[in-house]
Order: sequence, then C-alpha cells, then structure tokens
Amino acid sequence: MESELACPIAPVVDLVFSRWTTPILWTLNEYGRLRFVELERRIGTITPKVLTQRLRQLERDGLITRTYHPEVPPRVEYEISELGRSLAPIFHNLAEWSKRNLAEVDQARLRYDGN
Amino acid sequence: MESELACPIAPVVDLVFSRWTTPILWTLNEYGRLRFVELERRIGTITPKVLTQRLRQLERDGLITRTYHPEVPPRVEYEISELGRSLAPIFHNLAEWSKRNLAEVDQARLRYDGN
DNA sequence: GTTAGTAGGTACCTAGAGGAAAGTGACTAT
DNA sequence: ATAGTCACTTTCCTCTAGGTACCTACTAAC
Repeated sequence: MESELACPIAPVVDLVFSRWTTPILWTLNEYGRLRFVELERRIGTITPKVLTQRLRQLERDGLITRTYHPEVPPRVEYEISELGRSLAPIFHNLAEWSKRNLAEVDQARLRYDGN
Repeated sequence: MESELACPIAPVVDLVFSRWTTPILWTLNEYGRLRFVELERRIGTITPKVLTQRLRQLERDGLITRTYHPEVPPRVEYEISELGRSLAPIFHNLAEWSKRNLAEVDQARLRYDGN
C-alpha cells in the first residue's frame, strides 16, 4: 500500500489499533496474566470467536504469549509479552491526551453541528 | 459500548486511528497547510469520496480546519488545528516504536508461521 | 443422565467501510 | 468548441470485520 509509504506509522496502527486489539492489549497490560473467560468478561461485549481471532493475531505478532495447560477443564493463560509491554508508554500518553482533550472534541462537534 | 468502559483509550483510537485518518493527520502535521488535490496525491491511494468523508469528520472533531476560497477554480485549504497538533508527540512516539520494534514483529511472525 | 464449565471451532449472515467510475458547476485557456 | 482545473458528489459494487447461534471433547458434580 502506498499509504504506508506516505505514512510511517500506518503499520503500527494496523498492529495495535484495530477495534478489539486495543482493549485486549490494554487489559492484559493492566491486569497481567489472564485466562480466556476472564478476558471475555472484562472486555464485556466481545464474542468468543472474535476474541480467539484477535488473540491468535496478537500472539503471531509477538505482542502477547499464550500458555496452554492440558488439564480438565483446559486452562489457557494469556500474558502481554515484553514487546507488547513496550507499548505501555504510548497507551499512557493516549490516556492522558483523552483526559485533557476529549471534552474539547465534544465542544467542536457541538459547534460544527450547531451551524 | 462496554469496551469503551473497559478501555479508556478506545475513544481516542476511534478518533485518530481509523484507516485513513492517521495518514491524513500525519501528512497535515508534517507538511502544513495543503489543498485537496495535494493531500490526494501525497496519500496516493485514497479516493476523493473517502478523502472528503474523512476530512469532514476530522473538521467536525476539531482536529483540522478547512478554509474555502471562492475563486475559479475553487481553492480549499486544510490545516491541522492546535488540538490536532497536540497529537504530534504521540505520532512521534509511534514512529520511534516502529523503527525499533517492527523488525521484531516480523521475526515473531516467521517463528509463528515456521512452527 | 443431565448439567455445568473451559477453550475454543464452524457455518451463516449483516452492516458498514471503502473502491470505481462518472458527473457537476463555474470559469479559463487554446 | 473543446479541454482542463478544482473540489467535490452520486451511484453502484465489493469485501471483510464482526455478530449470532450452535457445536465439540472432556470430566466432575449433582
């Protein structure tokens, strides 16, 4: 894609900022090692199919690790990797930006819609 | 959405990191004030319909400003706003992260696919 | 024997983002 | 008279991420 040539941050956006990857990474970064159902419950609205898909993708990209315990019932634990954890400062910056500027975005929308 | 409750950075991701908003914001942040066709050419693969849609959304959210000059042929200039410019450090961090870690993502993929 | 719990897999469907191609209006240059 | 510029708009189409619903194997507990 040429848009990737034009914009050097497009690849990392694809990796980290799709609809469900951000909540997954953020949750694993905040709460540490979690099981499948725990992730499912914390994120709330995600379906198991999509959760599996995103977890596989994140594992493939090396951002999380998956540990399978062959018990009955089976137990699988997901944890953020060192590579994934290196995104933590960026998550923090984004949270800060939200706190400071999200209200201004709302005001801009009101101004725009009011005209 | 509960995912937004669970993840405090989901709203800003919606604002800034959808497929085309990132290249647009990044380009305006790098090259300053640009006309419609200039943006179109720099980004390369975007279609005019989508470019218009994303520009309207970014204007509504207060991240860019639009200046219309009623000439013939018409001239419209887009510029990043102060609010939009406040994202620059985050863009910089993401570019840095890419330089340092994208190769490791590629390696992780090779390992994963090789198994 | 049937229910519950875990970590998914599978088949089907929908909505919405995005792409392709053509048109528009007003004027200018050749 | 024709072509070209600019900033879109409109129509139609495709593609895929995601949602719904149901299924699987395994065992313990009731």
